[in-house]
Amino acid sequence: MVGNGRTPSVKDVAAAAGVSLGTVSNVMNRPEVVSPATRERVERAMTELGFVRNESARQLRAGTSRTLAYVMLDGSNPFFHDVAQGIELAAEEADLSLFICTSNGRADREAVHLDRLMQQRVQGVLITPVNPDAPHLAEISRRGIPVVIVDRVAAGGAFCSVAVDDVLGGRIAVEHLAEQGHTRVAVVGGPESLGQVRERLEGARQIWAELGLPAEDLSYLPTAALSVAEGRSAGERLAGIPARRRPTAAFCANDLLALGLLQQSIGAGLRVPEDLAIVGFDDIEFAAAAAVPLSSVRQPRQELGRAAAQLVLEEAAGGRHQHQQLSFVPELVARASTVLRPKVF
Amino acid sequence: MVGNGRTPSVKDVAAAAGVSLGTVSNVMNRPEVVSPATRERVERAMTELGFVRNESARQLRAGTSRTLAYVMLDGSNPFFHDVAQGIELAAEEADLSLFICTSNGRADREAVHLDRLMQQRVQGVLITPVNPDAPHLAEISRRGIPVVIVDRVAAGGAFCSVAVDDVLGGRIAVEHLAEQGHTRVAVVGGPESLGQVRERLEGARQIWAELGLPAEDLSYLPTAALSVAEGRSAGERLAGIPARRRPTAAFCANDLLALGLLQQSIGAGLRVPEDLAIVGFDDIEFAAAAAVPLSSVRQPRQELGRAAAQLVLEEAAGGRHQHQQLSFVPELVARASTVLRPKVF
DNA sequence: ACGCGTGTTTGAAATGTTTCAGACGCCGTG
DNA sequence: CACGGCGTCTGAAACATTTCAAACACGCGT
Repeated sequence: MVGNGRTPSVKDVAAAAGVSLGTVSNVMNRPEVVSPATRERVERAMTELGFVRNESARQLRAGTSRTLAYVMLDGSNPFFHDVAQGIELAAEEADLSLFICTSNGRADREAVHLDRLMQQRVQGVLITPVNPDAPHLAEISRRGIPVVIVDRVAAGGAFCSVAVDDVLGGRIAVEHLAEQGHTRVAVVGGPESLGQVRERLEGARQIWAELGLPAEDLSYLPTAALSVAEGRSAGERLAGIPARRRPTAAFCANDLLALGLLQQSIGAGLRVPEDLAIVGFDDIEFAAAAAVPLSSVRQPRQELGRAAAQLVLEEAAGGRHQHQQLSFVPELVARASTVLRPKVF
Repeated sequence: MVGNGRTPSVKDVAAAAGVSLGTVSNVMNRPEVVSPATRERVERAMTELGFVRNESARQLRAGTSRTLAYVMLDGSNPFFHDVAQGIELAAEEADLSLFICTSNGRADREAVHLDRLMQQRVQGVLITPVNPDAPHLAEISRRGIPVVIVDRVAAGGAFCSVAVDDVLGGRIAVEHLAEQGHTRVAVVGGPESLGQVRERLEGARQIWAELGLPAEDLSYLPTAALSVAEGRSAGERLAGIPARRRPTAAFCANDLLALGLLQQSIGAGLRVPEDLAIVGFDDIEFAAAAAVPLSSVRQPRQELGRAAAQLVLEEAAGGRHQHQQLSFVPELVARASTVLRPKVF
């Protein structure tokens, strides 16, 4: 409440309340040990001076911060924001702050962020990495900072990780299309360097074979990225195929692709799902909000983030910790883009 | 590179390199004053020990951190993420980290975040506040931490702010609809407690009157929030109006509303834009990606963030600072949801 | 030999908080 | 009265860094 020069410190509060530094600290951290009378006096002094605890000093002494960090892969994909939301919820429960950074797919930005996070001595790092095997991840972990990989699986179990079973996801997507009677299906996605793309494709092929359908009727349409624009471009290529040979359904590795494909197809005069059925992956909010609501393989997005945060906290708490790879089960949400009269809206 | 117990400090580096603390510090902060030979020696020691600077200690001494913070209003609206992206860019240029928090429209969460940010002694706070006149904003500012309001205007010029001219936005949206020949238009948005909603509505009314159209033909359809779901609900209400009296066009206060309205209308069998033209606000990426690409009033989203960051940095730099309200000019992006054969795709 | 300036390095102080061993006062018990 | 115990409070050390005045070494000109 005072407008003077510097921001007051514990020392100032102590002086104002007529007690020692230690007592002020006790009021903040162990209120039960200080007598009600002095506690009250100190608290009054604090509000009068407008005291705000200096977190750096706290942290310096304590050796550890009260923040978690999440390094996002792609800021333009709402999926990651939902994951972040889940993390934030868990962080809030543990009374921690969450630092959010974005690498936007660039390994160098990711490295810069990780370096800064180490300097801040964050309690733990959650990350959807550009490359799960990059050395700077191992480095940060070796320093004793818990690292949890989100939406990717760490090779060799070097870290904890939380992800969805992508192979299974691919299976249920294509199984659903087959159930709808489709016998020529395109899988859209890329680049193949992404483990997820490979696994979703793999799942699609597995079930296709198990259903006894001819391999050549499951085509693969590669894309350069998992974005709306790439979805549109895939749509153009699809539209270029003569109708008699064109796939009647597409499974996109991600909802952004699916939305792009949907838009382009409708623009080109195709009816969805009659001429082309589309199923996406992730089930972001905009999937349900599309003009033709999009069927999608649902990932428990918030749950993914929450679980990851819990793992990192568990590891940070110390004690015997065993790295574990959590795998969630995806489920298909059927909407109008694959079913004419869907049960679920 | 060593796997021993504790993380090394400057002291350890100094010992390893056979120099004093001060010299190590100089190597990091004023490399030009230390001789090449010792510098090299110190640097080797640093990498050998795997030294990582402790940011809390730096900050404690320096009195100020190297981070900016952005408190977002709504994590589920991509608009804010684009703004954040712009801020991040500016922060990166100034070699600062960006802390992102979300209030999700709750004043209590916002207060908690702001309190934490003060404890961290952030360099500046960018915020899209629940309520621009809330006392905790004034409080943080009085403590000498620069505050910039984003996407809202601070009443009474108590802070810097960066926003788009919402009245103008409302004008051009409705002007565009009128140009397309619409004479019955609905404005969709709410709650009216939001200044933006009021101003966009105001702009719509202004131009409507100036065009000499009867006031009763510009209806207002209130919503409880600016979300997809509310857009759908508005769509239902709209569809309930007999066709002869139903507006032929809608101006939504935000793209999420517009997308919800679009979906619901198409689902109900209306043709867009023939039966109902729709124009949104913000021009988020998903607006262009909708099955019927959405016309929208474009805000320079990244630019908004970048400008806000620059203002906060300017204020943090000290010197004579004059609070200013930056106002950007919105522009209409016409797409298929209002024009049958749009010039721009 | 002396003084001086230059370029480099040192040592100690300072930053704001937490922790912890000990001091202090007080009460009840032996 | 001595003593221990308890509840409360104090003072100093510790945390890792930066800064700054002072020290130091060295060569140069006089």
